[in-house]
This record gives sequence, structure tokens and C-alpha cells, in this order.
Amino acid sequence: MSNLLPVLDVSSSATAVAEPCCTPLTRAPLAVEDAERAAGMFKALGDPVRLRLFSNVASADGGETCVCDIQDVGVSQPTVSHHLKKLREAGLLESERRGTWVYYRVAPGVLAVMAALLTPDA
Amino acid sequence: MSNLLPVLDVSSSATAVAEPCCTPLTRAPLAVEDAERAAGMFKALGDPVRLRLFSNVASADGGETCVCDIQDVGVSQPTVSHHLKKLREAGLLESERRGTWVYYRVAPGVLAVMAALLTPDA
DNA sequence: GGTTTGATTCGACGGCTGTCGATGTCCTGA
DNA sequence: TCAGGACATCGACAGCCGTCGAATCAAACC
Repeated sequence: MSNLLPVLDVSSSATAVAEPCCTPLTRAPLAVEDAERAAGMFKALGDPVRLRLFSNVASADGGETCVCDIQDVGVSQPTVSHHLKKLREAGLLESERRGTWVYYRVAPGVLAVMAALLTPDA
Repeated sequence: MSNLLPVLDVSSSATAVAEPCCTPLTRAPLAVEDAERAAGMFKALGDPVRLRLFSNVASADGGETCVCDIQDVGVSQPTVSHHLKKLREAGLLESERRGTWVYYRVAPGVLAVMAALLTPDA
């Protein structure tokens, strides 16, 4: 239940190599293990409510936002929390408590990784 | 049950406008309707088997491949067929029967649409 | 300390989904 | 016409998932 989705070398924030993290889907058949990880990320975005929550965070000024500012997505507040947890577990979001409120931001590198995976051939 | 996921203006193969089809997730909060469509696509890629099938098609020489050449993904033949149907319904794949075999290819524009959605800010 | 507000966790429930074997359909070749 | 291969559909079943209200936790404010 821990250490889900290392998201390939997104963890290489230290070495900071500019090399593309992962082979595009279109380049070669995805290995079983890579498919497992990548599918986890896509799955996390595969729910309309979750996708809107993610978009709300991703488009927030300053790169982060309070839960209280994005929870108007048509479901109950516990459900919002549940979805945010899923996004966190998938490695797409990070959260931090500051005083009364909890702030969410997009995990660094995640967008680039997913975009790279979907890079068309041409 | 029909006309699922028009995938925004991917259907504009006639006009062929080079304009970006959709606003990135990071640009502004996704509208409810857009989230519904986009989530459908991500959801389709949210299964490891389906993602591998998609990758197999996307990375095939000539841009298309026979089902018989990609069905070795560890599940039964009916299950492969089921997943390919899901990918078709999500607008990600197209299929065509030629004689005995059925060929699949990535629906035009789909990769660009999804990659654009995930375009990072920076 | 007690109360209020913000957020997560818990337990439950209905519906969806991935999987399979069996069957059906379409095409080819003998 | 019939046999056989390629692929899709059907029916069933177990497990997962999204949702909710209730309960809990955490911080702040009186």
C-alpha cells in the first residue's frame, strides 16, 4: 500500500539530467512494469471529478491551492477528500498542511512524464 | 450508448485547422463537459492491459497492426477483444477488417489532443 | 477547556469492470 | 458446401470503485 508509482525517474530531482524520462507509447511496446505504473497515473485522471480537481490544482495561481477553494465539484466533501487521496497515491498531487488549511500542488515532473508518454510520432 | 467521446475537434479532419484543439489542464479549470470527455480517454488508458494494447498499436510499423500480432498480453482472446472495443469506444483506436484479419490503428489526432491537455506550464 | 471550522477516515452500499468459457459471425480455402 | 481460423459477442461472476453520512482528527478562536 506504500511507495506507489515511483513515476520512473521523476525522483531524479538531484541529478537533474535533462534526458527524457521515458519512452513514448508510440516508440515501442510498453513493458509490463512500465504499463502498470503509467496506467496507474492515467487511471487517476480517468474520473471526471478527479480530473476536474486535478485541473483546479494545476491551474491555480502560485501552483497550489487550498482544498476549500476547489471542493465545489458537485460531490460531497468526503468524496472530494477521497479523490484527492487517490491523486496523491497515484503520485500526481502533493499536499501540505499549513495551519487550518491543506494545500495541494501538482507533483513536480508528472505532467512532463505523461505528456512525453503521449508524444505523437510525427 | 452511441457517439461517445467526440474528442473535441479531432473530428475537424475536413477543415484541418492547425489550431490547438483544447486548453491544457494547467491553463484553466476544466469545464464539466470537457472533463467528462477527457476522463473517458484517460480512463481507457487506465488499465495496464489496455495501455499495452494501445502501445502495441501505436508503435506498430505502418501505423497499424493486426489483432493477431498484439494479443499476447497475458489475457484470453475475448478479453483482448473486450479491451480493444473499449479503446475504440473511447475514440482512441480505429479498426478495419481486411479479409480474415482486423487491423487497428490509433485514431488521428488523439495523441496530440491528450499530450496538449497535459502540457506543463513552464 | 469547549466550540467551531476544515479536512480525513470509516463503514456501507450499489454499480461498474476485468476476466473467463462458450458461442456466434465472418472470411478463406479445400 | 463444409471445415477451420480470426475475431466479436454473450452470460456470468468476483472484485473494485465512486458515493454518501457519520465519526474522527486537527487547528484555531473564544
